[in-house]
Amino acid sequence: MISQKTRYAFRALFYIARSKGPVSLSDIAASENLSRKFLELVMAELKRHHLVTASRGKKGGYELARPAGDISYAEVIRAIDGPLAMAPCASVTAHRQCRDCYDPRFCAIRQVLLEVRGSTAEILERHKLSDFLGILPKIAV
Amino acid sequence: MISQKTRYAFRALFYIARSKGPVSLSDIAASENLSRKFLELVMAELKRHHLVTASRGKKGGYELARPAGDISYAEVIRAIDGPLAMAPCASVTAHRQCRDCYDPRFCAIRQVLLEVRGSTAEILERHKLSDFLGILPKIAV
DNA sequence: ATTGACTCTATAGGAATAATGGACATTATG
DNA sequence: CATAATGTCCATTATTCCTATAGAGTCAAT
Repeated sequence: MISQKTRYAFRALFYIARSKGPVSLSDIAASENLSRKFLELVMAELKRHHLVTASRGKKGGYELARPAGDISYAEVIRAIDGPLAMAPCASVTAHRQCRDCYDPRFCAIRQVLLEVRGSTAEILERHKLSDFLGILPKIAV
Repeated sequence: MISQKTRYAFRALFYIARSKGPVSLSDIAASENLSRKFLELVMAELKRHHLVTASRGKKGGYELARPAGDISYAEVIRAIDGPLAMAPCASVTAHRQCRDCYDPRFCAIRQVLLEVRGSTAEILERHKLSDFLGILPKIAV
């Protein structure tokens, strides 16, 4: 399951995508009914992963670092929740051995989870933030 | 990520599948190097979901409720970790609305997560416990 | 009756998630 | 320069979930 934080991230990103110019934290929080302080942490992560840029001071706020059509669902989920795979050993972007792993070559789940990871990544990388912007009358999450 | 509990479940199930006749908790725990008491909880769940049957008393133990070729990876994961979907609203076996959902029809992630859920389920349902039994020299997880 | 097994209920510790609070830094503007 | 509106940083709390353990109870074979 994706975390509440990731949900916040999507809401914020869709809101920014629909807006023009820098959007302030307070603005996003108020419009999407999110905790301003919690959203702050989310935005920090999104910034750290170069999905948004921030500007300070009056008239400051957040903007998408790239066009909405160039930001995939996978990037958003990875930025907040981490790897898409169902096991460390099945992750491509953050591969590491599972604890207590006897030998990856004899693992009866790794191969299957790799297959799952592959199809999941393909789908989430194919879909972009812009996918529903023009279609849905109002974007929610 | 799948939980440690699910990992235990797979190890136990593979061990039972390779054995003959009822296999005791202590036997599984000792052979697979698992906490006996924790494994107990895992086996209870597997029993509740009809993946194994248990018999009491001397000579008692656990057996697969069905042939290993009839038990899918999806069933095991669902039994312990719950739905495969990345959001409650994208689950087929345990569908429910996400908290704070404005309107599922306007949700910009539900459709994508449904797609992911579909491909994940297809893969995990296609693979059975027996898949690697004859292939790998030793089954680990 | 004894032994070896599963079963049930309770609980504790720790990690991750969710959320909050306050002080600080930066920028536009009058 | 003063002010107000903004993001940034650090610390802390609350809650939930995961992992693990403990002990008393039940059942069946011998």
